[in-house]
Amino acid sequence: MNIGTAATQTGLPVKTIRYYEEIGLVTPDRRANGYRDFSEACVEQLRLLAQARHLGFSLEECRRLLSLSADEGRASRDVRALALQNLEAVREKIASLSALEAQLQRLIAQCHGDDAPDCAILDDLMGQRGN
Amino acid sequence: MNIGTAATQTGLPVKTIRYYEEIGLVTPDRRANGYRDFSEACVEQLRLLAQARHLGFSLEECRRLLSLSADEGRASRDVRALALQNLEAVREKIASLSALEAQLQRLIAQCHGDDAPDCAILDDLMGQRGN
DNA sequence: TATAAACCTTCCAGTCACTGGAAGCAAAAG
DNA sequence: CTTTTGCTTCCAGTGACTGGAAGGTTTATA
Repeated sequence: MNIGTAATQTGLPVKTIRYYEEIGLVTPDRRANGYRDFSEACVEQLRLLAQARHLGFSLEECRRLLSLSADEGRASRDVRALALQNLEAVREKIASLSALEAQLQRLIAQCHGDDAPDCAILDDLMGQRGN
Repeated sequence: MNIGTAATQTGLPVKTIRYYEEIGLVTPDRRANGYRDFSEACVEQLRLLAQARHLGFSLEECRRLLSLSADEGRASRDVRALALQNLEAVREKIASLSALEAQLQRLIAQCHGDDAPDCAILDDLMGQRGN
């Protein structure tokens, strides 16, 4: 299977697939003409990559997922642990973004937003030390 | 004021301040010995940068904020609009992370997480086209 | 059969917002 | 006077791609 077909099969851009090969996440065969040749197994790996990236796993986490998926003797506990770790990270991001949201909302409420130059948002941004 | 002092005053790393100068966000004076010399006004700009970055504004948005803060004839409406745009982006991020959280949670619930190799998470990741 | 188009290859550079490190002056402290 | 700290520039790397140039291959069409 050519790279273009693998791309449509997985939803990944061609460039991204080449990049994944470059960093050793997949190793497709090569034809006589130099074209990459993707096996079904390879496409499955790409599908895992696409889906896991979509779920917010880093490429290093994806690498671990791939090696777990290749390991017939794996314990599903290990996969679960990886997913839990990821879930925790997602929750932390949500928490800090929610704090941000609240602060922005407060700032916006304080700014009357008219033609005049005095602005509570700018006042706040310049006021205190950032942290 | 030396760069180190400016750093402690604003909470920004020295490296980051140099970077901000490099991309033209601030333009501190120079002493005879080549050291940067930060004025109070410059430190205020750095404070705005630190705080706005902390609130998730991109450096390009920060650039607009800085030019608004320098413009005596600004309308607070414009600052407010920028902040609202940012708030919208934050909300979108929260929404997509929440969807992620739900999907991860579902996946994790389905995996029994023991010594056996069969794993609902891996099954799901390899199963369908990513999107 | 000629040619155009679509597809493949590699390599280089850019993105964003820094961050780390090396090599070399300048200033302050002991 | 020496050590330490602080400052300077420059180069390279991060993560995860993305765009583009220059060129070879295959396929479709006139």
